[in-house]
Parts: sequence; structure tokens; C-alpha cells
Amino acid sequence: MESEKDCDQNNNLIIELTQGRELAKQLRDHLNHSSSSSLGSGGILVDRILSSYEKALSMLNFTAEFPSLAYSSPRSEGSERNTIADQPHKSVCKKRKASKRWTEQVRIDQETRGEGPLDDGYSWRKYGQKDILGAKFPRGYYRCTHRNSQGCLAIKQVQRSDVDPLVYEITYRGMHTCMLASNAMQPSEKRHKLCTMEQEVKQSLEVKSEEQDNKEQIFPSFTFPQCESYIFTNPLTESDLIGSFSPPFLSPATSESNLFSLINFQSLESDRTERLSTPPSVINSPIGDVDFSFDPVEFDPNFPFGNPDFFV
DNA sequence: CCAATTTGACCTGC
DNA sequence: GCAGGTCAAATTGG
Repeated sequence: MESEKDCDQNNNLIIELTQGRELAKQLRDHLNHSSSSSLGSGGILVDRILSSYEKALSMLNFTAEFPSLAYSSPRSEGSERNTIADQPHKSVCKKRKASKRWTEQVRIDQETRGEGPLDDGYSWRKYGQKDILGAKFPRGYYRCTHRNSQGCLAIKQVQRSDVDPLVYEITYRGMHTCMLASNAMQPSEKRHKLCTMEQEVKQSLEVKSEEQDNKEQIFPSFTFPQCESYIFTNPLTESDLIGSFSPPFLSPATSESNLFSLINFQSLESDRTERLSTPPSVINSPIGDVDFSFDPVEFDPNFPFGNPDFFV
């Protein structure tokens, strides 16, 4: 009874801490970069922050053993039809719910077309496309490229809005467990991905306007992009954003995704309720209730918690 | 040759 | 039975 709740909370904690650690690391790198000589007191602070995160994570690692990471979805997600589902390891947390999903709407325009909504810094592999009843455009199904190599179960669906063809509704499901590996991706590699994505966007858009060659804008540094590119569909409060908004898949370290505004967290259960209506009361307690059950795979030995080398 | 995409078939829940 | 989601063989591209 309680253990389930505990599991969720542990998951949330892990997510938050991991995210925090990554951000701190980015900050450190940033400092490193800008003042090549020495980090100064800022650097020291950042190091301390980092080590605090490390400690906290390792503590959690001890007590929680990532129980809820036991995979549970009835079938899907696991793709291997009869393998995963039959495994006996849904020990501690029997995740009854399917994985959480959250949607995001992104508008593509001339400015952002280069990377579009399809680049969130992770590499995705398309595994399907489907015509959806009542929708003008087919829905694309993507899973993390590292699904096999790292067991990352993150998936996303990309649906182009039929109301505004420039808007894409992206539904994410599952958490990236390959986050760090993804961050480590070489810039060139990423650029390559971006190109692929760009092609894709163009294809689906079929908008062949002149090539607005602002490609050097692909890596937009630290300022917020034209915010018109993002469409908030949910009246999240500030505290919601601060509190719960931080799925690790968002804004990976190199945040090339200049764009990212998180929109709609929702569980599968609530999925049937209208999207645009005021969100349920959950919103008030982001961590406790928004409950990001990240089903993702096993965190396993592979996941380099507490392995400092990994972050160098 | 390998990895990614395409696409029809298949599976599952409603 | 239908619609959405996924698989996997075939195809394409680097």
C-alpha cells in the first residue's frame, strides 16, 4: 500500500536529483568554459552542489533500489512480446498504471524550423506511423534510439495539428534512461541528427518555402528563443513549472533544444479528460501527485549513478 | 554493410 | 469490429 506511494516518491526524487545533478554539471561546465583560468568560489560551490546530489542519489540508490523500475506495462512498450512481460521481477512496486505521458505542443516557424519540435536533444528512431481517425495528418511513433543498447524505453508520438499545421503535438511516454549517454553525444553527431530531423519536418510540412538559411542558429546558446514557438496548453503555475517540470529528457545538457516548454503532464488515466480544461488538483503538489512513474527499464548496473568518471 | 525509415500486418483494449 | 499502437520485413541512404 504505502510501498507503492513510496516507490513513486522515490522515482520522483531520483528524477529530480538526477536532473539537478545534470544541471549543476552543466553549470560547472559553463563556468569552466567561460573562465578558463579558474572556477573561483562559484566553481567550488558547484562542486559541492554536485557532491550533494551524488550523495543523495547514492543514498536513494541504497534504500530504494529503484524498485518501481520493474517494468510493467501490459504489453506494448516492451515490444518483445513474450519476453519482458513474463519476467518475474515486478517485485516491489507493481506498477499498475501504464507509464505517464505528457504532451507538448510546439509550433514550427521559420526560425525554429531548423531543429523544430523534433529535436529535443535525444535521438529518436521512428518505428511506426498511423493514420488517426479524424486527424488530417498521420501520427508518427518514435522510440529512443538507445532502446536496445541501453534499454531506454522512452517513446514519443508526434502528431501534427490539423488546426494549425505548423503546430506539432508531441506526446512523450517513459523516461529516458539513456540521458547521459545522449548528452555525451558528439556535436557533429547531433548535427547529423538535426539534419535528419530537419528533412523530416520539411517532408511532413510540405512547406517548401525558400530555404531560410539561418542554420547557424541551430545552437542558440543560452537565451530563450522566440517564445511564440511554444504553446502552453495548460495553465501551469510557476511553482508547477519549477516543481515538477523537469523530466530528465527535457533539456539535456547541451540543450540544443532551444525550445522547450513543458506543457501537459498527464497520466493515462486522465487522458480521457479534456486536455485543455483546467487540470485536476494534482497540479498543486507536483512531486507527490504528478507522479512521473517512470517505468523505464532497469536502472541497472549500466546506469552510472555514482560513477564520477562518467561525467568527465 | 549498417542503421534508419517505411509500411502492411498484427496485436490489444474498448 | 474498430482504432490505436507496435512489429518486422523490405527498402533506402550514408
